[in-house]
Amino acid sequence: MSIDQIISSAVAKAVKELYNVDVAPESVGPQPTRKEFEGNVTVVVFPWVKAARKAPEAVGNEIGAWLVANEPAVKAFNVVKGFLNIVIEPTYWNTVLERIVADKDFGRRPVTDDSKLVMVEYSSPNTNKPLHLGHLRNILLGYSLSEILKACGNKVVKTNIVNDRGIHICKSMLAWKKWFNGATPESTGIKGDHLIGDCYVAFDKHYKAEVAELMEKGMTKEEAEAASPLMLEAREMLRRWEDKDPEVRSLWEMMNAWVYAGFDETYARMGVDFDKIYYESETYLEGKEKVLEGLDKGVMYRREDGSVWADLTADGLDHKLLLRSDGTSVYMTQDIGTAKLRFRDYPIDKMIYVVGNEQNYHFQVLSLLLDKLGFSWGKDLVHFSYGMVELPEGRMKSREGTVVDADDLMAEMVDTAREVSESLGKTDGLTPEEMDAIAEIVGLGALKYFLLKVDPRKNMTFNPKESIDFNGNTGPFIQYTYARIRSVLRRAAEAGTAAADYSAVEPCEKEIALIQRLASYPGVVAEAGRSYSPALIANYVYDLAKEYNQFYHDCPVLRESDDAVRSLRLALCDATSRVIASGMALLGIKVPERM
RNA sequence: GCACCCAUAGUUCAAUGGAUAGAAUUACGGAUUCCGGUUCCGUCGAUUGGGGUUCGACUCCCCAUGGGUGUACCA
Repeated sequence: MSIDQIISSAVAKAVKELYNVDVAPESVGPQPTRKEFEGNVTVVVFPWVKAARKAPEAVGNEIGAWLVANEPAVKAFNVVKGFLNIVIEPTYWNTVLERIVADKDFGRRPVTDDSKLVMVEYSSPNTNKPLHLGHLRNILLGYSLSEILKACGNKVVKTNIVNDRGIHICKSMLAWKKWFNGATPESTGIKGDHLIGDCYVAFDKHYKAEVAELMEKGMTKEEAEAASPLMLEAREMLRRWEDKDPEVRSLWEMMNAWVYAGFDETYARMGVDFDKIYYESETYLEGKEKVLEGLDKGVMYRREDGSVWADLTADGLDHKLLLRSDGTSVYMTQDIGTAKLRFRDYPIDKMIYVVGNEQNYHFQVLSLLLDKLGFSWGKDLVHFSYGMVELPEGRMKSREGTVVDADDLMAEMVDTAREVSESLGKTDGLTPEEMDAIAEIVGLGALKYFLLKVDPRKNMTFNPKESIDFNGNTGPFIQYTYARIRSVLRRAAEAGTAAADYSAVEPCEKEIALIQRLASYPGVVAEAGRSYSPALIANYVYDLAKEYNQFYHDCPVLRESDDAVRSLRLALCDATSRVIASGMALLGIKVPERM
């Protein structure tokens, strides 16, 4: 039992005995005492003053006295207004620390047979251009969320839905045929997804030129866009694709394969993966079927022009198109089909979609439609909605060419990390390979930490320079703290100092603060899982690193001559390094032994 | 027009309805010169405005202002 649990159930018992009020221990909600007051744990007594018919101070004093008399872990207390500050018996913290050190999976709940199965969808790229900064936030959030949910005892299936069909792919294919002279990733040395992206840009350039030309001849913009021969050709290609034209299909397969090879490289460098990948080319027909089924059931209706719609006005939304008048499916139809396949493949208890907040409406509608179509889980699907990433210079705009490419950005971060560590001169004794590995860990750690430390819902500004600062709330700061701890532990091991029993040592203020911080880790993981928030983990790890630095500044470890005290401190170093590594792993961030 | 989201120090971010709203960064001052430099301490500085609920509101409700996103044949 953790200290919080002990206090909670003891207070609940005290309230029952003193005032005959039933209190659920979970509702006691102990919190760490603010540092300006004496004590370790604080309980707010306001909720019981009415039942007790006494002043808050009196209630605090009575409960405090009861705790000192009946709960051995409680040494003393004081009351300020309605706040009961509890002092824990100092040596009691040692047993807390011992338990943390002994628990190899500290903070993680085991997966059991009756664990819930959660499917997390993230990344979900189009196959016509490479991944950019916005995708990075998506992918890192999805991966981290999956790791957190696993640590909370869930079975997790990480999934990706690849949008591999549609007019945008045809644009790239058409441009490749027209202007790229059979260029391949091998022949050009260009990464596959980037090559396809170049095709897409080329299409757009020529298309715009065409539209401008037609407008000069007197057409309106709309007319010109509809009359553009390039666009007509792309549409024709899409039609042939839908008809399974062998030539179009084989070109499509070849070019998509290039893109997938490119994406795989990017995912690998990011350190993320998927358990199951779905392709829209395989799911969109399923959705159509499901919609027609809904039509039979009367959940949808058909208009005169043949298009199929859902009337959501009763739910406060509009009418939603599900099949065009020509019978083809739209985005929503595909998502319905994908959902159907997923639930056929897995016994999913909960479905989480990691998708940007510009699609809030889409998922509101999807949830309703799935529910109407008879999917029991439709109503409580989770849209893990996140805000967009801006740069210090402003928003990314593809038209202005200010989109930050994911591969470029990762390479830059790693280069910067290498430069920083070289300029700091801590490169002696390391092979070039080791230095590369460290630069990779630090550069990507900086990027990931910066993107994950912010509340996902909010738009954020990514500042590359700030993110890699070795000071402040950054990944490298935490990694550095970790590396220093590991150095201390290595030196202790080299010196061969035997571990001594420290159970009788009275830990000092800084030591208690650190133990208390460590002990709160499992609660933070659980809360991060409940509220789907990697940011909670990030900020916790940062606070832990700072807490450790304060302890480390005040308390000598290797130079401490008392064996028991030194053992306590080494145990603190060990536990801290492990919790840092564990928390960072939940964020998908590695920690280096040296840097 | 309608719907949803956001608004906190100069800046970037925190704060399960709890105490005097925390950090980081910037600027200035100090400690340590040590187990790893990038450690530690201090000073300056903020809840967009107005109502309401509550013992207690950055947090919940209403109104206003400012910003973002979406809104029936793009994905």
